[in-house]
Amino acid sequence: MQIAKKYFTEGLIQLTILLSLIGVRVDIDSYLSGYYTPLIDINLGPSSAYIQTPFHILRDTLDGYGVHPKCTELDNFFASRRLLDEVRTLGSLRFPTQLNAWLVHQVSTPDSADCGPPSSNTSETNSGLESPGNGASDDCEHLPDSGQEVCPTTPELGEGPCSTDACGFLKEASVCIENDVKDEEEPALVTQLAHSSTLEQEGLLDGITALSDPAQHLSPTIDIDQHWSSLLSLSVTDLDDLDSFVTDTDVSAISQDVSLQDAMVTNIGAFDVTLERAVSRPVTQQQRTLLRLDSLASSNSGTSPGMAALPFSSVCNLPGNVSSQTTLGGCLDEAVFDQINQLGLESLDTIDTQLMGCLQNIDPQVLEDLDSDSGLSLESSCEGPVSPGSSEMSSSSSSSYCEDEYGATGYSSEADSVPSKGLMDYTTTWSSTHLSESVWHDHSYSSSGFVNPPSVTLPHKGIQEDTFSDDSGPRLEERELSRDELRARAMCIPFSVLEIVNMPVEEFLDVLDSHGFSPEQVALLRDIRRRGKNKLAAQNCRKRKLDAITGLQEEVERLQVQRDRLLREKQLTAKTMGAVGQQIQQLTRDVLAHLRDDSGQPLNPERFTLQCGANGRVVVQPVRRPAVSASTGNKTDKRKKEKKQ
DNA sequence: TACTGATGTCATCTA
DNA sequence: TATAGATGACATCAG
Repeated sequence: MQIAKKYFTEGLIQLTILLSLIGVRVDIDSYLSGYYTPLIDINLGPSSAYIQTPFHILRDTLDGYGVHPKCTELDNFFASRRLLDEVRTLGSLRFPTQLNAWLVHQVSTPDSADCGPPSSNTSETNSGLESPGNGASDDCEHLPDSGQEVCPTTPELGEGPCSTDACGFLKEASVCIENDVKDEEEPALVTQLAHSSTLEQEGLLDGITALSDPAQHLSPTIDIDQHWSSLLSLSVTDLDDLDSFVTDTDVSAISQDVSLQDAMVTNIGAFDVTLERAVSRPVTQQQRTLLRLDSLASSNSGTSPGMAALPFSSVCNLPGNVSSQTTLGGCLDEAVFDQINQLGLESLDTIDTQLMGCLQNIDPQVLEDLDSDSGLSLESSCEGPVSPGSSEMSSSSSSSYCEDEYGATGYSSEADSVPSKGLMDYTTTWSSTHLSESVWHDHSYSSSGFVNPPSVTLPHKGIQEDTFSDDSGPRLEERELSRDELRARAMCIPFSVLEIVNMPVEEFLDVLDSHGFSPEQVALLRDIRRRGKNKLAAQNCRKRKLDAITGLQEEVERLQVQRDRLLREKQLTAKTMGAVGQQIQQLTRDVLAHLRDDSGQPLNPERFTLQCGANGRVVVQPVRRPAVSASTGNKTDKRKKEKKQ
């Protein structure tokens, strides 16, 4: 609706222009005045923040009312105002003058435009050189807001003009009064245009106009529209410069905010920059793993730029990276990124075989340490050879699991498509698939064990230390097996704890139904599954709790810093307020010292004070005595007594 | 030997 | 109703 009104207004104005060209005078002020809500309701006087602009002066003029300086419709208003002024100019005698002024400005504008993006200061200087009166008119227009606050000669104060407040605005007020007096001699339309120009200048170039030059206050006779158009053109160029500046700044900021993983996928150049910064930083022990990742990825990207977008599994065994990848951490780090790449960039059946081979060469003990963050993930290793208590099926399933998972043959697609058709096939299908999906691809905190494997401390539980170490004897293995593992062995359950926990519920129920387990075995399988899932959940929960605590601690520190800063600002403000208060008192004493009472005696500052009213009028008032409050207190006491009675 | 941190387990609630 | 996840509470163990 608003847009429709806008277009209707524009169309109406254009029609008015056409009518004016053929000699028909059309007044659309009534329409505009009805379209834009008057400012009277929000004009709260000199004390209002809205009064910082001279809109209130225009309120009583022909078309000055209607728009608040902070109103979002201001642009529409000015667009309409410009068109309206043109319409008026068509039918007024000022048309040639205004046209000449515009042409003068048109000559000066290309100069500034040719010099590249002109700064606002330069533009202001040019305009001032062309017509010194422009700046004067600008300031003159700026000052009337103070001018309204200036009261005429106060009877109590005797002679001379005074400003609304007793402190140092007297000079500006006096200048403004002079300008106002001169402005009264100008045609009313010029005054309106001057105010209109002021409004737009304040909106566009607030703070640019220099107020310090007193000479500029004394030339109110120039054409304000000329200056307005100059400022408008300058503002456009300034805005262009600002846009270009902001664009450049944003680009640089974005390039700096590229995260590591985003850069790996999207931008090689930015990735290198990120890596360089990461490497250049002083690192802590916990960051070394990431730094190793960074160096690895950096070398990869440097060797083959296209590799940055490839899964890390395929980058793992590049010849140039042997030194870093032969270590366990390198392979494990690659496994992490390979996991990430699989999640987002490739399907499960494209797991790189080189990474699998790399993982096969890992010492099982070390791999166990890697998984030691989670008890279940510990048991996810190739446990077949070290589970003597399990059945042959279990052993074969585990070994086949390792071979299938690390082998070069694809397995996931087959695993997804082939239903359970026997224990052997079952374990070789779902275990590999869901191990990678449920554990390796687990998005929960349990996967964090893969991120920092070298720094993981060995849990105290024996099962989590060296369950699958090759050098440990059968006695040690039995001793270090988990309770559930031992129970599963005792019950002849041909599944590992990890398999039981990580298999989907449908398959788990299928296993329970299709293998003819006894009720005790079924109960044990359910308990193992429940405990295993709850174990992971507990780990996640504790991790979240620690993260929450860490976050709260950081927030506390941040709030403490903010509190200190606010306290400092408060103290500084109190000092400033005290200084200003002392200045006001001193000025009050000075003013009162120059005033005389009826008997011709100076006013006693102890008995009189200066009060600034809401309308800007300064009056001398006697100092309120405590007796006044006492009287009011008596009144309240009387009222209380009356109420009691 | 008491304390502390890490971990596992159970009970309970919620989706 | 079954299941999974979250979480508090408790037990256990190692340092």
